[in-house]
Amino acid sequence: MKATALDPETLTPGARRILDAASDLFYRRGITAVGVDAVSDASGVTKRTLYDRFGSKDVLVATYLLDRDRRWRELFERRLAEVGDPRDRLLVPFRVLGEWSGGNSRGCAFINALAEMADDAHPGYDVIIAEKVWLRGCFAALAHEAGAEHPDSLALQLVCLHEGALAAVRVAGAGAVDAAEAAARTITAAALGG
Amino acid sequence: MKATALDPETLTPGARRILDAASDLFYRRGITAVGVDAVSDASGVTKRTLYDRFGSKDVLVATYLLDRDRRWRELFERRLAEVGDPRDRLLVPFRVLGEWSGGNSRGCAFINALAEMADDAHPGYDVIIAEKVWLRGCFAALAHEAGAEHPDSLALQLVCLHEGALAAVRVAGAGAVDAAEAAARTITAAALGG
DNA sequence: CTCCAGGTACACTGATCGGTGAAGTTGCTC
DNA sequence: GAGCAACTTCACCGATCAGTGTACCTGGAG
Repeated sequence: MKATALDPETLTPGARRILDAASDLFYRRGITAVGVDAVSDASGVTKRTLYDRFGSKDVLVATYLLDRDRRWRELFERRLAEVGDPRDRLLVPFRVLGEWSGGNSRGCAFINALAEMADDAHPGYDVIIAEKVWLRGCFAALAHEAGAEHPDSLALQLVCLHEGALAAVRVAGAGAVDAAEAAARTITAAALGG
Repeated sequence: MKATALDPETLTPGARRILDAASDLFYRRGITAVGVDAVSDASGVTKRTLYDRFGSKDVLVATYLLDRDRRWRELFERRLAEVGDPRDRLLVPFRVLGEWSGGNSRGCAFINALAEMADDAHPGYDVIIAEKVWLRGCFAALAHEAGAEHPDSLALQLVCLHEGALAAVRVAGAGAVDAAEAAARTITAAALGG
């Protein structure tokens, strides 16, 4: 029975504090660069408790990714519910992007984590793939709603823009998100006509 | 005097072998995850020589990034020289992308490296920033050549697509590069008219 | 009163980390 | 033949790595 991520919603109080500290450290300093001692120190919870709850650093990492995924999706669903126009709904992910990473972003946590994984045996790997598959499917569904002729094709183009905006903010500032949204507007207009 | 990257073109034979082995390992397995012992083992060159030539792991990392930057630019300049039409020249980076990472890519080496750096004091940081600034300026110059009204704006949009394509190939396959190129064609057409 | 889950305190393991010191070998050049 | 640059061999350093063992404390539920 291989190890998988814990359910972020049924965590013990101590485990929560560990996960919150780990989220901050892993994202800001990198996963491999942050040791379990640093996490336990920052959280104020013993390393023994960390291992009693999570079992291994890899599981803690996977849970960190799953928790972040959940939080992102929740924000996205909330913002999506506020928008009615099918064309504007296609652009919601880009608006959420600006809100999520207010200028001082360190890029996509999932892409960053993937960069540090040597192989797909890491319990966090499946979480990352699932997130990306979900996003792509999400764009495809919105493109279909909006009446696109080739929803999958448009979705993949928007995925590229989305990932690129997240990567580019690090080096080009918050303007990258606006540029990506403008580009998204252009290609959706071209795909949908008018 | 702070440490900086070595000139990849004036390396000792042993240093070259070290750098080649390090390039492969750093890109495939992540920088922090790969120790200097693994590099020296894979290169067949002693760890002592590694330190005699590079001085530190950080400098080796910076040189790895600089070398990769040089190789990418060289390929790009060569391909760019083969294309005459100003609009097609704007798309050359995307074609090179497909050629550079033939399907089995692990994303942008610079973005990946940036994800592992805790702060900007790392000698590789400046190399990464320089590469991204160069790419953006490159797109801006090509956009200007093509007669764009707002070359900087178009360039930033293309940068987003470019970075996004590189990130998306990992999870969406080689089709991501084609999608990004198609999107790039659309937004350049929109920016330049008809 | 007892049980038990959640947590603390702290010492400890073997492995690996980045990096060094010292002596020796090879081959080219002045 | 002296000098030197490139490189090897190997032992070694303190620090940190992920992970464990054991004993103890606390509060709520049966």
